[in-house]
Amino acid sequence: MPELPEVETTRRGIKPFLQAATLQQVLVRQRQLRWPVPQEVLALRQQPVLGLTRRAKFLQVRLPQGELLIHLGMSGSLRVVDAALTPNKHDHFDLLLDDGKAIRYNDPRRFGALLWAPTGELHPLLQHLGPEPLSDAFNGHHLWQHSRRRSVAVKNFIMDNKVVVGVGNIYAQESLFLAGIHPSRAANRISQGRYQALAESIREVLERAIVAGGTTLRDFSQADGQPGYFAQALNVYGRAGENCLKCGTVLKGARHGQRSTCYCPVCQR
DNA sequence: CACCTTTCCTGGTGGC
DNA sequence: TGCCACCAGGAAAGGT
Repeated sequence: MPELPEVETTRRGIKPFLQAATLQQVLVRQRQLRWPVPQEVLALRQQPVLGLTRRAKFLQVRLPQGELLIHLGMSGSLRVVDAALTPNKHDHFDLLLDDGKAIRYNDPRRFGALLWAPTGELHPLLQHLGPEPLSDAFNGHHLWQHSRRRSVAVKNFIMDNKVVVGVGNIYAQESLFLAGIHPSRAANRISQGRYQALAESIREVLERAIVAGGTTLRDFSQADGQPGYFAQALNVYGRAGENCLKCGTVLKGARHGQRSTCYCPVCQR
């Protein structure tokens, strides 16, 4: 499941191949992803690539007239391949480069997307996003300020893209454990000081995960096919019924929304 | 075979 | 009662 660290790992993996390359065209085999691939993308020919950036979990391939937006959804991945290599099942599109290589997108569940935003226009999906968790705009005061009228569980709160982007199920659970905060606690019942600790935990967990190359559970792999190694550093995710690594108490399982949560009933209040 | 995953959207609710 | 902010639930696809 690609979350922010996995998307950032992917970006760093494919950037050397896209940097200063020419995009011959985008070869789309399956137009029906989460949203249909727009016509503008199909019409692209011989475009110089100006850069590869990331906003939230979107990769942005910068071109002269606009940017390609790639979202990996739940099961998407990008790999660098020889363009002549026979595509596998669920290889939905290729960014064909002028050196014979291709950036190939595979996504069995098709919750991902390939979208287009003209230069100077912010895509609607990027319009109401909160700050990047690794930027200066994100801190404890920001969380505290935006939580004053929110009665939702703090776990749901930090997974809300309007509050802060890029915190998915795995990293929300890990951050709350590090900060010692119970995932069910109402967002408006947490002090500014504890939000300071939570913001630092989110930043630390994400940075460590990026260094480790992301978390490989079932299907994530880096652009070169290597798995990420952060799974070995998880404290609570998927460990319900096992012992807390800090105090030994049996970890509890719960649900927030439709997502599973694991936490330590002693360390997290 | 029911379940599990992420995110956006919709329709309903609660508070002022 | 009207409005807005908030929130819970549903949908998509395929592997396990």
